[in-house]
Amino acid sequence: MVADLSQDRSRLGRSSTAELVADILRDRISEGFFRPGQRLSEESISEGLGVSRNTLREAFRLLGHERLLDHKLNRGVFVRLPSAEDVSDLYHVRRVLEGAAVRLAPPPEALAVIKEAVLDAERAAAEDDWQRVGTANIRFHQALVSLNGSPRIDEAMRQLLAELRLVFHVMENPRAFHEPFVDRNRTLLGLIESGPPERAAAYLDDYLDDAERLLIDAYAP
Amino acid sequence: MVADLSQDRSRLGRSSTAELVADILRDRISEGFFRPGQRLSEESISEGLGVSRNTLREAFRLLGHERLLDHKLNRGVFVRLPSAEDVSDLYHVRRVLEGAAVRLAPPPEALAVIKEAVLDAERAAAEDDWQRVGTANIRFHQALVSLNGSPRIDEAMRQLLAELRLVFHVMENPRAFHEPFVDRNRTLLGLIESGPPERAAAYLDDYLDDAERLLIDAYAP
DNA sequence: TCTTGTCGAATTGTTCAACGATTCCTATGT
DNA sequence: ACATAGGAATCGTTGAACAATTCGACAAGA
Repeated sequence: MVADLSQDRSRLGRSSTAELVADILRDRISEGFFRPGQRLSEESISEGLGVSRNTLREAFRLLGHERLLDHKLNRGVFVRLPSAEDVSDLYHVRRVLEGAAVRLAPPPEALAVIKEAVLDAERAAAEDDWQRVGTANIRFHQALVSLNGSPRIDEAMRQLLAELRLVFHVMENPRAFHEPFVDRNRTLLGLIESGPPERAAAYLDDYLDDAERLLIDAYAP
Repeated sequence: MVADLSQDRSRLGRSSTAELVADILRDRISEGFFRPGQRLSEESISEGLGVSRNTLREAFRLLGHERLLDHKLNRGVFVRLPSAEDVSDLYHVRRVLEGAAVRLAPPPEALAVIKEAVLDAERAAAEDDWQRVGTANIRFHQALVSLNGSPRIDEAMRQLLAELRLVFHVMENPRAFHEPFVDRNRTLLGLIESGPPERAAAYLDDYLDDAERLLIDAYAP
């Protein structure tokens, strides 16, 4: 009778001002409104958002732990500016997490989400909407990693992709970067559906190697 | 002349009161002084440590993001009490991270750290010091994962093991749990040094499957 | 007896003002 | 040009205050 409301329960506790502020700032950083390297003044932002400095500082801590902000003692918080080593490390983690995902037997309903992301990327590419291509590409890899079925890995991937977005924001033309991977996403999907896991894994490794190389070459922080 | 102090530099920036407080609380939780499920009162702890409530709250946020504390709105912070699903997920992540590590070509100097951990566990087991066996075992797996050479993965593993320690703190006799794995650590080390990576990976999978099963059976949160 | 409503104490959430400490910028002097 | 000494701006931390929320106890009603 008392249907399991234990799921909805998690939603209940999710609304302190500090977390709301963190959500807002995360979105702003993600969309590029705050640029990497930029300093975020406690005074101006707390005033702008209408929250106290203490509450804002709690939000800063949250985002600092997600590696989106860089907290320098007595100097303030800055939007993180990833180094080339950071990019390399991010791709190493991607190889581990995505590689583990494609080696698993994929549940059909999870495949549907991936397929939808591939389709959306293709549609957006046909319309020259490269902003949306990038978003769909991110959704593709997020869904890919979710094949692991692990909440912690999903969360780690979310943070990783948010950090990677910082890299894109300092590049001159991120669109050109995403273009070649629309087709490869579809190929990879096919290998996951039908091919042996090892082939998908090998293809993915090449995929990520190429992406990392392209990115690092074009990246001058 | 100015030897590379770039490593020590990371420690320099690490000294706000909030982070120090977080370090203290992390140690206390890790050693079991604060038990899982226990509520941490803002007033008593801030008074006990001689810091203001605001500073303490910043420390709480940090540990909350490490999944060591559970922040419930308007109810306070509690030492996290992992569920059986959490344990399962933690071991899934371990399989991914440690599995990726043993498939890589191991640099000799990293192997030395692993070997030292194995030896220490064996010595401690011979002396019936099961507390130290547990610590050495954790060091073993931390060193194992560090074969990835990824700072982010190292950090994730650190958090994962800290969370796993919470599980041990609610078990009746964690010592009995660690005992069978002293020998298996040595065997695994041998396979990493000499055997083909796939054999080490297979052995590791069995290892972690057994550990997870034993742990979940004995775990009643 | 069980449920429901209400009150009050205790704790958290948030804000505000203040002061010392640190960093950065600038002007001053050599 | 260079070093140095202020001074402004900002951060780090504190303490107090008040609103909001939770929780337990106790009384009223079915």
